[in-house]
Amino acid sequence: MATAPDDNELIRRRHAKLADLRARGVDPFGGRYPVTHWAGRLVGQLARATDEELKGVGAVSAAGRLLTLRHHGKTCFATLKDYTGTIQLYARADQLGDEYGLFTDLDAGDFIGVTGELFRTRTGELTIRVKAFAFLAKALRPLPEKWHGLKDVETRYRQRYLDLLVNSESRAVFQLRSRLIKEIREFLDARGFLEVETPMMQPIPGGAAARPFVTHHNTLNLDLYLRVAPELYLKRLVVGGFDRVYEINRNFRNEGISTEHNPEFTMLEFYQAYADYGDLMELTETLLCHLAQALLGSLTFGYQGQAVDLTPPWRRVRFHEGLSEALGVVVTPEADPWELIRGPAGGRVVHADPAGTPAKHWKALFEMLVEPTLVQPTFVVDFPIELSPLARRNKDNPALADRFELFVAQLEIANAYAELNDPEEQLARFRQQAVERERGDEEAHWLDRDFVRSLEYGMPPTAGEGIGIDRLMMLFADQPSLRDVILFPQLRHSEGGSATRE
RNA sequence: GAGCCGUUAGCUCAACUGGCAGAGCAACUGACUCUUAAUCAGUAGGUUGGAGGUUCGACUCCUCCACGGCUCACCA
Repeated sequence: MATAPDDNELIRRRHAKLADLRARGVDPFGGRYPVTHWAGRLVGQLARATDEELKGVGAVSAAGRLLTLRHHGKTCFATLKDYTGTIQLYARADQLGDEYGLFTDLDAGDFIGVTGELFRTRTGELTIRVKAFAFLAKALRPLPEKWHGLKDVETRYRQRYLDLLVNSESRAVFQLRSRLIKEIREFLDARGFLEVETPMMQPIPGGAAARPFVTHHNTLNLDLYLRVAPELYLKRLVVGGFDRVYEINRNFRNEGISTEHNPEFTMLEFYQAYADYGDLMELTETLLCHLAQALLGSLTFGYQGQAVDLTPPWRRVRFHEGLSEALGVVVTPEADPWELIRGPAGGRVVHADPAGTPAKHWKALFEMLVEPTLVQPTFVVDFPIELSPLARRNKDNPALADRFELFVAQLEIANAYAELNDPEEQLARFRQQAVERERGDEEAHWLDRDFVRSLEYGMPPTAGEGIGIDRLMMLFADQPSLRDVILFPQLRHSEGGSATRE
């Protein structure tokens, strides 16, 4: 870990410079600066302006961070960066007089405000001729190198501000993320969905098979759990008459960390009354195609060297069909998954637990044998009912649930099903989960009696879906790790890092 | 939680089977009134992630620890 020690020479020199500025009556941390123009916008808008037109603009004021300075004796060029881009500054001793010494004393990283007139240099670059400038914030630590940038992934994650500061590709990823979420909201709002917020702290963590984080409310003297999913609350809202609801928010699962898992992750979850999972497949196709067009301008793009094509309609494969193809034998929902693991799978399903439930075995088979083959967008439909304790049972085959998962580039992007709205069956399924919990499955669903009671008041037939925003971002931003699309991914505490308490 | 790989100057990286720890950028001093990875001359900068061990001698070999990356387990 490359945290700069506080006593290195570069930092000491800058502290000395700071003290010197103060001794000369200059406030290195100035206040408000009246900005009339933004750097990147100016450069963009005046790309083709003539000298006469530049003169016509008159005085401009800009503010931002100095990235580099190029000294030439009695002149100095510098690059000023704000959130719209960069513009070049040109300072001359004969124009700034005594102030010129202060200007050349500036360091890369300092924030300043400048006022001056625009001109174009011999090489055609739009530049502000500095007439006056103000110190806005002194940088006491040196910036990472201007040419190679900041490569160390650990520093990029721990000190994301540095990453964003020097790596424009990283900035682009998070700007894209913001646009992605905005597009999703507009898409759903336009279709009559209501955005809601449901509890992150829940007395009974429900809606997903996962281990929760525990916390404690002192005044209530009550243990609460960070939610693993908003599902049961969103369905209560459907009972309450909000026929189309969605929430974009964090879920928390107390499990391992990997390139595809962060303890907190952002999920879009939405519910549509009177629809089934077939409707949601269509909606999902439309949504992702819209997002790809809006963000990337195309339905085809590369993910980590693989060509992905979102052109609909997407392939649909039944859960057991997928396994049949992978195993080369006919697999039916009635088959014994453990026999398949021991027989046809021929050792390809490693770490399978003989004492595990059929649900776990089905899941293991699918994850090991089918998921790695799903590069082009594929809906896997008709999951074993045991894997889906909140989903509606298939009318034609009671061993299956009306459920699909969407895979793109081997990433599980979405999970959806027709919701179980029969309170008696829901109660029975919860009880089955309780049995599995008794047997030691810490991820089994908890019995939520109030949720069952809400179903007893009647919930219209409803289809619901969850889309992992972080994984979707990996796909659209062509990033190999979730940590590259989460601003502050979870890492171990490090000495001297941001986790240190003082 | 397990295995493998990594951690060298502020940043990006070198250093052969164990033999004086280097470069570029950044910094500092000086020169330079249209440069843009500015240029030129010079200077300084290191407990080689930490603690032990082997050795005449350790960035290099061994043990332990910390952190990270990848793979696996778990999971979405």
